Amino acid sequence: MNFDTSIPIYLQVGNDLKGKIASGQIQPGEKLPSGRELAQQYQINPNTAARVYQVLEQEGICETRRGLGTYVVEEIGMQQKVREEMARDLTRSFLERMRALGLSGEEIGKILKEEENR
Amino acid sequence: MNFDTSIPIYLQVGNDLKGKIASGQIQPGEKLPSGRELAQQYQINPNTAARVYQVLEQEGICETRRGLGTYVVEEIGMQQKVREEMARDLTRSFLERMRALGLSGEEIGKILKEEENR
Amino acid sequence: MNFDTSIPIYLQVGNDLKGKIASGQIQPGEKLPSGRELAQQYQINPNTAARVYQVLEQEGICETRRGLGTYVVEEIGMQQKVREEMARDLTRSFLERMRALGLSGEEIGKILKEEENR
Amino acid sequence: MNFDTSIPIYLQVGNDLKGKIASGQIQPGEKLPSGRELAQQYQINPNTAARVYQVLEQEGICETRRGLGTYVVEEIGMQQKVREEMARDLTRSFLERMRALGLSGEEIGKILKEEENR
DNA sequence: GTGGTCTAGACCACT
DNA sequence: GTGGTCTAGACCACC
Repeated sequence: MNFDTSIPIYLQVGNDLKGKIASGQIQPGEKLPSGRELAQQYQINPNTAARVYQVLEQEGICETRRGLGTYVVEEIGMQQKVREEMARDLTRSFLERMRALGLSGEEIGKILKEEENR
Repeated sequence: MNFDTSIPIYLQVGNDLKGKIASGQIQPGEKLPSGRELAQQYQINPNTAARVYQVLEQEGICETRRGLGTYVVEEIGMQQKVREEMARDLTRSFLERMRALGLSGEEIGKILKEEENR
Repeated sequence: MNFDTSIPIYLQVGNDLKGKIASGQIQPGEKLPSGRELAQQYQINPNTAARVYQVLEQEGICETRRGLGTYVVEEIGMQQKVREEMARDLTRSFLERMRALGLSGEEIGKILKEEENR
Repeated sequence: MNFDTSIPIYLQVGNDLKGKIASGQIQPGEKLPSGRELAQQYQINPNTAARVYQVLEQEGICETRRGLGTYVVEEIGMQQKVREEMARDLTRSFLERMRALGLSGEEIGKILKEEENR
């Protein structure tokens, strides 16, 4: 994984995990890698890995059981919620960048449809 | 500017310049900073800066005049062409990421309209 | 300050600060010591001090302004809210220990009144 | 057991034993663990363990019989006396901390009743 | 100067 | 083995 220098690593890794949960690659109730494993996988410090899970836990996406590990919560609709949240973030950033190019809403819609049908 | 480790810096800087041209911040015919100036502005190596202009020249966006510097070309429609190219790149990457989340074309369109009207 | 080994230091320091806020020793809007100062005052590591403020911020008690410092929020009723929360915590722990001694609610009330009038 | 750094360990262990006597977990006339056993149970130094019994003996709570061990005294009302003493200590410390928060006697009584009925 | 992030490595409690 | 806490020290961005 390549990290953007301007965003904290723990957020980037967290977003990566959220993407996997949102897309169903990681299922509700599933056990996430241990802090040390996560640290190895992403080549980060164990403390940073722990912080990743702290954030996800705070967002109600996963829960951690001492001595056992960290698990994706099984709450109904959680996956859908995460997916929508990420989709809106992506969309907002997309619109912002398109408008910075000087494109109107109509133009954006037009290009989007053309590219969709490729 | 924050560089993404996974993409060559000269491409990232080139894209930044293209964005400024596409949005009109830099006008056709305008003189671009010298290689050394560019290197300072973006805190990059002068060799990398030179490569940035090589790429833009190859794409027909700017031209270097011996002893004078590098200028944005004045060809009619160039600005429009750059803008559209960047817009399509952004859109493709946007669609790719939205689909990776498991969203259909309809859902993407729906969210886009909602966020546009905010 | 003497730390109880069984409770995280960052919670104990946080509680100490909350007590000072609840009792009015620290006023709303007031600037709290910088992380490094707090670390010196309580003889703890700067990272632990930072964590203290992270917790208080999460609880909506203080807010941190980058490059400026950490401040107690000025929201109306915040002080009262913190005071009541701490009071209830103290009371619950008191009742628990009194009952562990085998005392009934009546006995507790009786002793309390006697001690109050000393 | 978790020790508070600010209070001598022999007092903390002594209080723990007194609590067990007051609540009836340890009965009058019962044999207390030997000094060495106590040291192991609480993970303290045998000298400290001996000092614990010195204090309890001085307070008239237990008595040591040469070659036999240490026993809780069987005096009538002793248990009741210890219980009341501990209860008063707890209450005094409780009142002190509640008042430090700026609470009046009435407010303390009100919160106490509310928490009792939970 | 401030807070924010990251690394490194230690120790503990829980299972 | 797991996560939770703490220390130590580094570098960065903001003011």
